[in-house]
Amino acid sequence: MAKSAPTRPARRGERSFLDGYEASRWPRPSVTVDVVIFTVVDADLKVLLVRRGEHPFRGKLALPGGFLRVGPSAEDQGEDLDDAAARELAEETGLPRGSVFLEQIGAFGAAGRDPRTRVVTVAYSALVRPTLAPLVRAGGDARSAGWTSVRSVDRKELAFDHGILLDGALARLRSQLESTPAVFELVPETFSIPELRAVFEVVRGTTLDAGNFRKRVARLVEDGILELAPGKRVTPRKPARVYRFVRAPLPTPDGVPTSRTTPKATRDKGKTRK
Amino acid sequence: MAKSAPTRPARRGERSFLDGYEASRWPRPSVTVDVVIFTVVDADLKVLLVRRGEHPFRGKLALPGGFLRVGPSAEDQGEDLDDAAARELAEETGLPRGSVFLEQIGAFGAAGRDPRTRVVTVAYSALVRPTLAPLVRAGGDARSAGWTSVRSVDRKELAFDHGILLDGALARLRSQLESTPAVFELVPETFSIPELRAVFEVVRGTTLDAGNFRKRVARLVEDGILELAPGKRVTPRKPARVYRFVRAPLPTPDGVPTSRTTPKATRDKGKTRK
DNA sequence: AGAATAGTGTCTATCAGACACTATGCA
DNA sequence: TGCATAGTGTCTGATAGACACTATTCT
Repeated sequence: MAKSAPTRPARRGERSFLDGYEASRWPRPSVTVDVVIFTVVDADLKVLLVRRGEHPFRGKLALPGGFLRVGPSAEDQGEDLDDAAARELAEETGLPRGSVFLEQIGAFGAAGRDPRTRVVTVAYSALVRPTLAPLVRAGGDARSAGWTSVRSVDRKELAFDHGILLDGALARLRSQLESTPAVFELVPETFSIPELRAVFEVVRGTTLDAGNFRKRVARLVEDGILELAPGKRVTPRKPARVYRFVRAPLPTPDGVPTSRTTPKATRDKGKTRK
Repeated sequence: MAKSAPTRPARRGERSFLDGYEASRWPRPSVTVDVVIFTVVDADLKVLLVRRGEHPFRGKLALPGGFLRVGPSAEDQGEDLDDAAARELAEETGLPRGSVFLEQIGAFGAAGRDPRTRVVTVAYSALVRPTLAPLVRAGGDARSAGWTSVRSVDRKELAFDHGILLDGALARLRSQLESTPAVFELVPETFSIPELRAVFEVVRGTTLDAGNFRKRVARLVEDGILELAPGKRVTPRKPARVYRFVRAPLPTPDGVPTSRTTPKATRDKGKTRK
């Protein structure tokens, strides 16, 4: 049973078919977009939660989200799914669009997940730089919104199935940590190696050997993924050199920015430095 | 703007709120489920496509799929998203449920992707064992359904945005190849090492060194992921030993069957075999 | 000067890629 | 007996983990 379900046994041209198409013959679900917004502050992984002001789950914590805006006609179909997520993100954080990494996690559509009516939600994950995190105002049309330590979130106490969405986004984040440049969205534009390591540690939930991690970063620099940035990180102790992520590294065959799964043929051992 | 969008400024109990909830005040999208069904036959990666018998895109090739069945009330909300995908898969292939690996890829919801009305689709990926592939009858409620070589599919000629869904599923399959046991759904229950290598090669689109691949499989055997199965593969040439995937290997801390990302502390060098 | 943190080097085990080689069973 | 394919072994370079060590700069 393919796409053509709700229709008469049409034997007409496509034009007249579309004109005669009766949209709402079968019940449709509502579609919402929910955003799991992460940041790292004080070496702790945080997620943005809002307190619901209305039923259902009134008073409970929930992920920011809202209904997909659907247009009234075949010509005006409303906003793209990704645009809806970007809109929610902007509304909820007050941060300018494009300043935050946003990516779809998947759809969650178990029957009964919303007691009101059938709702399918599409979950997104967003990564906010720690430098931007304090700028997030407490919710646009806001109930008290706030950064909450992911460790301390009681999944079962979240509204709807948001505990599942949170864990899904977290799993995605963890797997991306090792294989994509997504992490660099969770550090300031320039960052020291220990700072970057702290982010890795808090996302993975384990500690990492400082020396080995340094070697890893050194390779990224050699490969042009990272570069040394001017200045040093001012700390109460010894200052550290800072690095920055090199944007749009090299247009790969596919156009997909790869994060060097392929090791360089032979890594140059020629140490330019000293 | 969280979940509570379509409602009056309720100040009532949850019960009366739900009773008074008017479902269809805002336009809702249709939700469909499309399934990218892969198999490997004759050392070639195939996808199951159907030819559309109705508008829109009548006569074009498309992925099997259909509308999510939504119930009429808050109490009866219809089928789960995953159930809808399993239903479509069963309808379209005639294969018994549970015999095929099925997994969600993600939601695709650009406005205008269906000319009839707003449709958000949730894409799934399915892996059919080559032994089952010939049993797939040509479409349940069928237009001519058939296995099509993925290489030869003209993405732009597929209905809707199905070219994008196909590539999305393919990308997922490729990334899973190296890191999850999903591949074992694309070989017969028992398989020789060269057979398994052929599947890897066709999915990756590159050749693999036979010797190195062998070492890799040997490690999987040592780690109990695979085991030697009785019998040999009959071929016109030298017969090969066959292996099988060990189901439910070891209940991991999370309950998620991991495919040894973690190398064994120290691999036993004690060769039992001679 | 002392202490804390940044940064370096070394040793070992794992693993992929390249490639030369042996073993086996059918025509 | 020849040969295609199954299967083994070896060398090299990349990398992670463990850990000892040096360097710098603030107090």
